[in-house]
Amino acid sequence: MSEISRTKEPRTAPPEARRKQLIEATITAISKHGIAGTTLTKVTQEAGLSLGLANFHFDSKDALLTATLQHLADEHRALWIDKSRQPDLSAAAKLQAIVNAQFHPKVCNRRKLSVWFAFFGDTPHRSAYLRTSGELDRERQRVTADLCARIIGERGYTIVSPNQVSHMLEGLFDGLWLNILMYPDLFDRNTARDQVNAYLAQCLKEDFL
Amino acid sequence: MSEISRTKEPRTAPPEARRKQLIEATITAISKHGIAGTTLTKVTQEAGLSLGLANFHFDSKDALLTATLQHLADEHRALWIDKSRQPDLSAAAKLQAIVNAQFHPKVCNRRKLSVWFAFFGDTPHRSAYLRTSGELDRERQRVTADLCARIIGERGYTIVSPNQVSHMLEGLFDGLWLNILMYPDLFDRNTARDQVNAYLAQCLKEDFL
DNA sequence: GAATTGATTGAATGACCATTCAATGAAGGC
DNA sequence: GCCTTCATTGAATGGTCATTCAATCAATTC
Repeated sequence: MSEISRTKEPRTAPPEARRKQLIEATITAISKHGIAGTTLTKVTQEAGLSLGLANFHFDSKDALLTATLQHLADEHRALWIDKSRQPDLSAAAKLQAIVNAQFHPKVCNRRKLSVWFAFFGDTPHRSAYLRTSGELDRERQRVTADLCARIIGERGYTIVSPNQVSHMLEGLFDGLWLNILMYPDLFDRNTARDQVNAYLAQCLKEDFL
Repeated sequence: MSEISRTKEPRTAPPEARRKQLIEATITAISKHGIAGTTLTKVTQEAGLSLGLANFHFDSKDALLTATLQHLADEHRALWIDKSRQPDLSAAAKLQAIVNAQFHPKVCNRRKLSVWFAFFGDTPHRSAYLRTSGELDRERQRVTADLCARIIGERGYTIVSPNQVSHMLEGLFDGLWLNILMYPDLFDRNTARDQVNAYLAQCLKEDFL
């Protein structure tokens, strides 16, 4: 995070710090070279550490990749889970929090999106993703469906079912992420967020803008 | 395609047939093992051919992968481009054709979606994708935006701009693809298509269902 | 200030893989 | 039936990489 001093980095650090350092370097390496091009040599070079450290702090390369994924998943979930549990917030505000989390700069930037899609796109790692984070996606979908149901219920208004809206949201979240990653000149996170909100306003007749 | 005889496959075949055979095997291999796990040995085994043939018919492994991508892109584009150019079809019918192409079983199945996302997810191959197929995505978006503009123009109705709708469509297409790939128990191509149509009906006040 | 503990290093090992190529085999022209 | 042409084969080559491990080094304890 912050530099202790200009020239004298301590040569040794607690395992937790090294683990985090290696995970950050892994994110950078994957975003630059893809998973296949991410060698332990590149990761440790990126981190400014020696090759052996990767295998010292993680059982295997695969364990490092899984830890990296878990780190991203935790970071993402932390952005909305708290608000979704506050009983005094409206359903609309909670839904809003989920949308905002999805396009929060901490999560929605090309460096990190690269990593998400690296895991989505590689069949063996996709299995690992489903094992560690699949339930998280299902959880988010259940929560959004539930929130939509409450909003629709309040109004008694029903063009679309809550379940349909939640499916559309999941699709929009991932698809807009992908387009932000691939076509940053055409898609950016702010307009993406606004468009999702506009869609919700259309569906739920709430003021999301 | 079809089996000439039960036991006697001819030992030799024209290069074009072999190329196609290898491309099909590559699609299967990528869907099973990911790009990184797709070795020429696995591809040629899958095709029932010998290792050397891969390098005989393609300059390099990378050339084979690029040809595979090109094959998928051509196949996809062919599903909608003809209809989009028929002057006697309505704008709504053309938009419909694009949506149908996106969720056509020939394209939208987990075997092929695996390959698309393999290219999307791997940074070095993503660059290759953008070079070979990036213009195709932009083209589809231009066409949908144009069609939306014509539909909106006819009605003079304007909740959302044509450009916004086309961005939403691109997002929905990719995101629903990803969810069909990852959560086939929750997402299938028919309901995905219907939901996109319902969204268009909402936006454009046309009868898309 | 020795001794102990735990972090760090990078050369060595073994596995895997793309690519090459010399040899083999089939098919059709003559 | 011989010969040319072209597809096919798979062993050999060279390179890359994850992982191991014996040696080194820093910090902490006593």
